[in-house]
Order: sequence, then C-alpha cells, then structure tokens
Amino acid sequence: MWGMSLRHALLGLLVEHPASGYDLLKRFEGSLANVWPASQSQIYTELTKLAADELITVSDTGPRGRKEYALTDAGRVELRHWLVDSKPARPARNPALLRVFFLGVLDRDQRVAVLDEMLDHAKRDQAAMEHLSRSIDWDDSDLSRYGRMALEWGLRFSAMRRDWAEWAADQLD
Amino acid sequence: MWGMSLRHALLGLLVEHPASGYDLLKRFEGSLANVWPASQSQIYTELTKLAADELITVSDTGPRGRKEYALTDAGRVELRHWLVDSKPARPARNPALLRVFFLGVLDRDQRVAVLDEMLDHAKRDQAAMEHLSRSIDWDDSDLSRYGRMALEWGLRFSAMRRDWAEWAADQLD
DNA sequence: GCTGTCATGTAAGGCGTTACATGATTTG
DNA sequence: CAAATCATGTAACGCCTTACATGACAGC
Repeated sequence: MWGMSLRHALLGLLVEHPASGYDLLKRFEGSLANVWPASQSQIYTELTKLAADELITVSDTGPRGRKEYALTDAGRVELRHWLVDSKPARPARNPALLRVFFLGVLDRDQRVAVLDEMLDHAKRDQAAMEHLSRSIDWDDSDLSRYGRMALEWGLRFSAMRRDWAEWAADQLD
Repeated sequence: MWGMSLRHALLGLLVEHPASGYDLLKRFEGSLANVWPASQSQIYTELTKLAADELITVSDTGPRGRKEYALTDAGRVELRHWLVDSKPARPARNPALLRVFFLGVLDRDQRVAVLDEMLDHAKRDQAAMEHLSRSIDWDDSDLSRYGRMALEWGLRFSAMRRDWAEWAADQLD
C-alpha cells in the first residue's frame, strides 16, 4: 500500500481541472520534475491503471486520440487519504553521499575533485531553482502557493549542500 | 551503466578487509542505512553477480556455509572508476515534498498536521543521528573519517528540514 | 535438547528506465 | 508538402521489496 506516489501526483494534478496524459507530462517536465520525475511511458501506463481502478475517468476526447481525464469522487477521497495518512518516507538513497563514504580509496587530488564537483552541483541546482522561481508566473492558486513552499525547500537544500561541500573541502587537511 | 550503486557500496566495504554477505548485511543495518539501504536478499544476489563478474572472489569459507568475499584487482579498478567518474545523481524523488505540493486539497488543520509531522520527523532524524554520532566508536580509519563527513551532511540536512518546517508552518494561516 | 544467531538462497510482483512504434494535426 | 508538435501505447530489462525456505552451529 505504501509508495505508489506517482498515482497520487497524478491525482493531485487533476484536482484543479481535467487534463490529458500529454498535458500531465508537461507538468512533470516543469517544477514537479524536481520533486517527482516521471517519464512519458510511466505516466500513460499509470493513467490507464488509475482509470481501471476508477479513480479517474475519461471526461472528454479530442483530436489525435487525445483523452482528457478527470478525477472521480473515489479519486479525490484517495488523494486526501494519502495526503493525511501517508507515513514518513524512509531514508532516501543518496548516491552522492555514498561516494563520500569511500573517499579514502582516492588520492588527495581526486578527493578534492569529488567535493568540488558536489559544490558545483549544488550551485548549479541553486541557480536553476532561482531561475525557476523567476520564470514561473505565480498566481494565487493553491498549487502556486504550495509550489513556492516546495521551491523554498529546494533553495534551502541547495544552500545547505553548498555550505557542507565548502566545509568538507576544508576538512581535507 | 549509471546507477548500480549497490555494487559499488559493496565493493567499497570490501576495500579494507574481506567479509561475508552476513557481515556486509550488518554494515548496511548500521550507518550505511542512512545513505544506501539494502535488504538481505538484495545483498546476497548482488554478491553472486559481483563474483560472476569477477570483481570479487570467494577468499575463504567457514562454518554454516559462510563465504568470505575479497575484492579482486578488477573490483578495485571498478570502484575507483565509479568514484571518480560517476556523474551527479539526478534529482531524488521526495515523497514528503510531493505532499506539500498538494496541501491545498486539505483544510487548515490538516495542513498544520502535515507540517507538524514533517517537523517531528526532522527532529527525530536529527536525534537519531546525534545518537549514532555518539554510539559509533570513531577510529582513525578512512571509513570513520569520511563516515563522519557523511554524518555531518545528515545533521545539517535535518537542521535544514527543521528550519524549513517551522518557516512553512508560519506561512500558513 | 532448545533457542537464538549465523548464514545463505530463491521467487513473485511492483516500479522505473530506455527504447521502440505509430500516427494525426498544425504551421510555415 | 515538410517539419514540428501533439498524442498515445507497448516491451524488455533492471532494481528493490517482501516473503518464503532451509539449515548449521553455539550456548545454556
């Protein structure tokens, strides 16, 4: 029962208005990509399953086989349920930190290079998020409001990684 | 080619001395669990594959079918290669933040509850890591040294999440 | 002798990635 | 009419989780 967050991301995006798989795909390429990346094939597959489970329905069809999906009442219930009851996520895998663990295998120059790369990465992410912050036109919808909150999380996270990488590089005697 | 970090975690742990699947499992239940959780079945399966690929070999056998694995030269090369060349990990999925995105679906009390839960979670993680920090006997090995660096990352991360959750709760009303 | 720990292995099923495959419609 | 975009769907393969399954050895 736990996990399956793609389902809930899709349900969440359908709260405001119906959308096609293609529309939803675009949303996942935007700000959502930072929080929950999803591929085209995954989205279409999951939409089919959601429809089979009657959490969404095809509300309209358009040119080129376009199918617009709308949330059902059951879908809305499921989304609320997940929002309220989903238990804390277990520790995420962190490939970057895993590398840090084994830094002792490398020589000094290589260690410095690894930490530099992490620093750069953090800086680039921060820049990207600041750009995102400026490029999105924030209206006063709920998604804007809470999307901004999520973005602030990302900004603080990047800042933390930046600070840590600087501190860590300092620690290398 | 990218991904497959469990392999490299296992190779990394075998750098210092040979170990059995069971030994390695214990390591994954300890500090490594915060960075790269792995289950028993996964570890045994991956060790078999690593042996088939000749990155490790069975260096000794013991009672109860115990098999001790040691790193081969090829394994050491592969580990170094991964450490130096593995490209930045793409954005991790973040179920907690995904919930934040859709907070608008809930009513005020429920929103507060979600953010409170995130705050608690961050506090608990921080306490757990501080406990870990005290309970591990840090020697002057590489793994201790860089393990401490990774732990510092975790502490800063928890602190950031704590601060963010407090800020976000403030934003609500 | 019983219990706990040591010790390894396999199978089913879900989720994710990449790649393949196809075709309609709009726009210049 | 050519190219870009819109639009959906399927298949193969890998990783991870959960559960099942088995048995040897040590200490009491």
